[in-house]
Amino acid sequence: MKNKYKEEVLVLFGEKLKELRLKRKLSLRALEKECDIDNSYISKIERGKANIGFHTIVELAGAFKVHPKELFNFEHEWKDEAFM
Amino acid sequence: MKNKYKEEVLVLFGEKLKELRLKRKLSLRALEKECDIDNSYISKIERGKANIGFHTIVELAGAFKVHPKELFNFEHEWKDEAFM
DNA sequence: ATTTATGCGGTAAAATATTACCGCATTTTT
DNA sequence: AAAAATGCGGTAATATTTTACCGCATAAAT
Repeated sequence: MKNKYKEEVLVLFGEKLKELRLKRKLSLRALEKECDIDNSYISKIERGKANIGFHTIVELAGAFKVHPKELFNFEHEWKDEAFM
Repeated sequence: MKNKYKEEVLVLFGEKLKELRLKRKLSLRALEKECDIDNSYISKIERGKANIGFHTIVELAGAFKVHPKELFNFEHEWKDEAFM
């Protein structure tokens, strides 16, 4: 699959993360304290600039006490282009 | 959060991956061809032995043409212990 | 007006994931 | 019985993430 598409999904993931953070009225630095992830790194994740690892995903979900799948709760469909 | 819990989630993820692979009657080597991930690495993922990155998750979902959240479609609840 | 908070860009070092192999024991197919 | 396929363990080299910082421009609060 093309990297372009992976990065699109990363952006959707980041938007969902930001949505959750704002819903709880947390700043990046406030969230940092909840999950021990540097605020500038969280910022990169929210903008889809970091190809984060599984542990990081779980850590973020844990900070919000939600199931990790909640962070993937966005619209997305595979297109043929993704593989060409 | 404790690493132990992240690894538990990793195991659940791996089981779900294996479930999807078997449902489609694919061997590790057959799946390898669909997603360009080495079969022995897939094997580690299925057993929860690899803290995989986001790109890898998306690549695997793409091989099955499912939404990435499908790979997180397992039962899981946060326990207080996870943070102590 | 001053102070404080916020998002974000950059960075060097350390830790870790990923690749691309090999081989082996066991199961499945022919 | 022989051949082929399968799951899996190991490994060295490479690529990448992650950490732990700094500072700055702007926004918000006092």
